[in-house]
Amino acid sequence: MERKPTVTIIDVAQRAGVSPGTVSNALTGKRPVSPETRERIFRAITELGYQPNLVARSLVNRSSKTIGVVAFGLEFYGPSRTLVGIEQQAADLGYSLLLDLLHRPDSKDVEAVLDELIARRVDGIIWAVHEVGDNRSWINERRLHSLPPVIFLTMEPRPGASIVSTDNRTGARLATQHLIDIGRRNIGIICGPSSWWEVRERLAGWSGALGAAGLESSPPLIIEANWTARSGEDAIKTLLERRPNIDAVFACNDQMALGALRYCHANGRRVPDDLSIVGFDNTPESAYFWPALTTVRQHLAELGRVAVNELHRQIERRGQSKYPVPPVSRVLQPELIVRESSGAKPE
Amino acid sequence: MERKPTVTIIDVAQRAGVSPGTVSNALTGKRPVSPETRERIFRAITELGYQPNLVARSLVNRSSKTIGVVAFGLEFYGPSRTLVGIEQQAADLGYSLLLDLLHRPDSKDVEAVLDELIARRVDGIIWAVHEVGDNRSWINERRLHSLPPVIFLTMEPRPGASIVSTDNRTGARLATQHLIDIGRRNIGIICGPSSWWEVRERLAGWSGALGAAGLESSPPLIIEANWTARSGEDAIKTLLERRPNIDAVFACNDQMALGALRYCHANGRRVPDDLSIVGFDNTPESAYFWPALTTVRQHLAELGRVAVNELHRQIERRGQSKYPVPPVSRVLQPELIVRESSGAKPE
DNA sequence: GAATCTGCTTAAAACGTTTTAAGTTGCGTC
DNA sequence: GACGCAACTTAAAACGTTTTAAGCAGATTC
Repeated sequence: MERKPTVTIIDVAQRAGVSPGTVSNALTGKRPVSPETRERIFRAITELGYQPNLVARSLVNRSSKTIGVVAFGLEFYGPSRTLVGIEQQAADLGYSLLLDLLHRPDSKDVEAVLDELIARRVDGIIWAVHEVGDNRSWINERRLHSLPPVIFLTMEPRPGASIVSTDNRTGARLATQHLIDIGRRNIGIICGPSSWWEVRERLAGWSGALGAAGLESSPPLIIEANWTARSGEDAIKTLLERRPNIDAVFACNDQMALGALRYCHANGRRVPDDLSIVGFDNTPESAYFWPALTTVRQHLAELGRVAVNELHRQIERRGQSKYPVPPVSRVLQPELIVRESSGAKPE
Repeated sequence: MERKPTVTIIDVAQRAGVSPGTVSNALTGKRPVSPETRERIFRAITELGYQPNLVARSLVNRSSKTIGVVAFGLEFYGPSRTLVGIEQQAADLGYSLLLDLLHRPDSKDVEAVLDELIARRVDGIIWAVHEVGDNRSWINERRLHSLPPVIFLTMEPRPGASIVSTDNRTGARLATQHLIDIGRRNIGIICGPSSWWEVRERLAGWSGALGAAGLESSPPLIIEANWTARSGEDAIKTLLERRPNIDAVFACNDQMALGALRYCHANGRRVPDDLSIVGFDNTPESAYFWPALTTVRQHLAELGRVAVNELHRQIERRGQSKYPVPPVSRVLQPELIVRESSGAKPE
């Protein structure tokens, strides 16, 4: 097994007639190097085709300029969009991304994933797994203290944890209020699995808006589905069987709204004339559903960018002071996108 | 700036009363360690809360057990699905993923990205950026030789390059043949940007099938769009204005097919009675379009898994022999999914 | 009972950087 | 002409592992 000799900073130093330390200074710019030396060094670098070794640098710096991202459900629009935002901001700030996927949101492999991130000495972690069931039970002050800074996406506030999330409750309230405003009075909701925190928040937003308007928000108007279009189709069927007089449905994502639309087409319910439908997420396709879907827009990429910025801030500050960085929370506001499926006149 | 002393393999060794080398042996299992010693070592590890440092290990091993993934368009279904496949297989084989995103498929930052991957000493690279324009012009034997093994996704065969891709031409032929089989005779195509290699392949498949059946495949039947639903809507409009007698359209992805469906709804063209529509990709939503979309399924996650397997093979082999590993190509076959929008009886 | 073998164990030398503390210049001051 | 200073440079010591080559028991062989 032959090995082509790698060219190191030492070779460069020799060729340029200086010491390795000086080459390092020229490369990192952390200390001044005279123009002539600098010039000689860079000539040597190109002549030798030197490629710096970030692994070695990480070892001595004890920092890898890497952010670990733990995510779930990347094949869906929301998570993948957020990941794009994370990557953009990370790249802008000079970090690389180490990606770890959980295969179930309530996976028990959490410890293994954390150990790997620690072993690789990531500078910080973005936890982009939705809060489902007790999949956050591992979080406690002691465990967090043993980790680099962590930013959690979309989770219930918890002492000691930094969180960035969308205001799901407000989003659902906007959607529901819109339905009320256009005159709907019997408004059902198709939820995702109630083990998801986001779902409980949206449910609260829905019932809050209804309650404030003096309208009913009882269990028969609520049905749980599993985020897929298929489950949305089944759900609206059940809902309409239970309450044939329902005149509007708020679906907790666009896919389920699509399933609901399909059910209505197949069963002669006109949307929006007989029934208004509103979704959540504003997937790019939703504007081209038939009818075009009224929905709630989350700023997904922004969510990722904000998380990285906050993480960066915490990484820097932890390096400077020995006191723990106080956690912060940021909440992003969603907005209502009115299209055809709700029946309002598009302005 | 205080520094909590990190516990190293040396501390473990001291506590267990052995040398660091032995601890390493116990940890990696590369050399035998007697049961008693082993036991003592692991006790010391848990007592001290030792966490191995993969950075140091990478430095001496000259291998980081990391795969660099360069991707584009993660917010779309295809790329993100493929990434999931990549991650799964990589995790199974013990690799971590370093993710780099290009913000445009024809980005010129290629060299910077490659330099970073080299600097971080990834063991291999998966190039998951679609072939667009001349964005692969950097590929040549000399450059490839200076890199760790690379697997390219979805690109035109090139000497010296290992490639994994879907057989786009066959996919388009399947779709078109299906339209012919159900009696359509004037079949248009909505392409993505013709700078994309995949698009040219699909176009070739479409015209091949038509030619074989003695049907027309002239330029007026071809229109270029940009993958979005909106562009699909515009495209079919133009197509129908040019050729009002068109009775079928093959759209190069499901989003554009959705736009086409919407146009038909809005303009009183019945699908599939007046016009058949077929898409490409089999996005999860496509089964819930109205009417449900006939489409071509790509095995996207499988694509990613196959790529990682092949990359792994090449990494291993390069380590063993000094001769360059011969490149290989793998082509995955897509399949036709018949639903309602084409008008065939679902079997 | 010497020689050989087997199975662990170890000291020391990498791996490729950065950083620390100690020079070394040359230059202006008093 | 000694001194202090500014501006670079440098030798050597980390950083936390793995690996190499040698060493050391005890068992086996002749």
